Amino acid sequence: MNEMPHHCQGDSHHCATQERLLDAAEYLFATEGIAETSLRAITARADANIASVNYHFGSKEALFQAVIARRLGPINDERLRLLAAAETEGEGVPPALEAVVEAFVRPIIRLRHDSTHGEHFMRLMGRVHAEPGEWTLHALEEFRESFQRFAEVFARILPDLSEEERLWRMFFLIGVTAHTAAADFKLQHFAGDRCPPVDIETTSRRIVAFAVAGFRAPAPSEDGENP
Amino acid sequence: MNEMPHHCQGDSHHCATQERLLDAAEYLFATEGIAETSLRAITARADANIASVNYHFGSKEALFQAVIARRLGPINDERLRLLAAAETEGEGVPPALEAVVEAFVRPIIRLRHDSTHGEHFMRLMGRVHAEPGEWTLHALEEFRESFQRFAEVFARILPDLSEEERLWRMFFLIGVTAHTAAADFKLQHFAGDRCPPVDIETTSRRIVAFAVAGFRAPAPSEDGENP
DNA sequence: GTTTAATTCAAACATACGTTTGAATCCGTG
DNA sequence: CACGGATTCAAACGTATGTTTGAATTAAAC
Repeated sequence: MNEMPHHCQGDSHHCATQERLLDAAEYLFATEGIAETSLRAITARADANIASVNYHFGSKEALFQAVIARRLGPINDERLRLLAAAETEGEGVPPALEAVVEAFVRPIIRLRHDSTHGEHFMRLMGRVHAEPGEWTLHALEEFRESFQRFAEVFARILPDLSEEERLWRMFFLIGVTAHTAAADFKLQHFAGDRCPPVDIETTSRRIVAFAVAGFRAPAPSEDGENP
Repeated sequence: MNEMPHHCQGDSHHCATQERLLDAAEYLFATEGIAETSLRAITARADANIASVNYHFGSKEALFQAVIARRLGPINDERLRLLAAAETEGEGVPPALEAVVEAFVRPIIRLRHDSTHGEHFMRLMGRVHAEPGEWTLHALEEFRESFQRFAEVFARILPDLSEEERLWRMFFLIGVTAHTAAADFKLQHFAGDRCPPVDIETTSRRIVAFAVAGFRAPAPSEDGENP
């Protein structure tokens, strides 16, 4: 619908303003919600003019896609890098399930360490996975190819599982990861003071342990059990 | 801020209009999003006047809370009923882990069978778990007590796990369930045609198998492994 | 049949939204 | 310094939102 904004788009030039807008949007989208966040709140937080979003990105949706694309690309790259590393570990033999699951989980969980704003993006990604709507589906397009790659490797590691079962368990892994990324603060809320805050390394290991065991579970029987 | 609407609230009288509003809101909140759904869209779908929401419920938030409360109560009741049944199965001995996990998963998954609109509520609940904001936190308040009950039972079944680890794995179970409820259509999107649609019984059994194995996983070690 | 309360309705309320505009300002280049 | 493109800015645009109002309509009680 919209022609390109007045200047180039899709490049990697980062005006300071563009990056401040991305950071502010990332934070607000994650903590307040996507639809709940107004361009005025974003530009106020970024110390920018209300018109700057449409000037630099073209629209609110384009800004949202830029927020996702800025970090999802590197995350998928590192996922595939860790996956390749796990595959070449033992020559010929399939990689360890633990290593593959960890290759999937660690890059997004690790964000909290590397970047000041990584924590916010993590929560945003969890939200994107749980929301419907064309925005979020389009934002996850890049994630599809890495999903395919992981699916191939899981197929080699777990050949006894039906393909359907394997895909569902990958979906469950995504669910655990996304839910943890998006809503781990709610565990505090439910558990009260019995669950102290923990670092990311511990959380990552917990997810991996849980999911690896889930992958190794015997396939559920096909027959019902109700009386 | 607001005084009560002109007539009683909190009662269980169901004018036909009230129920049509709840159904329409449930469907639209689930499929379009909560903030994304306008009162005009709701009232249009319910063949009601735009003012009817504020007349019958007082505000959009009150309508949202009513949508949740209408089904979350019965769901939690059935969860606790199934949990009690699993506990009294064997006299004295702790109940089977499978039965407890199933007591948690089945009531919400089963909604698709019982009610015409259950499927929409299921997706809405998945969303509620993943979103921040005071609306959703308040909506899950009733869920807290059943969480506590389940936590006690899990503590008896899995005494070797630290309490922290147990709570995290309960959180992972919630994550798998909520993510499946909210976004199982995305599996189709990622997996393409390789993952045909399945019935709820099968999905429920898959979640239980995955999560039960996750609960039984050995606790992850405390030391890091990076070079 | 009249009276009274409950409900519906069209219309307007004030506010907030994403977007656009056109002039002002910045800033590197000739 | 002067030029020109890039960027910022205050202001307004049109539309959509949640909510309120007061009259019209329905339904029940006397």
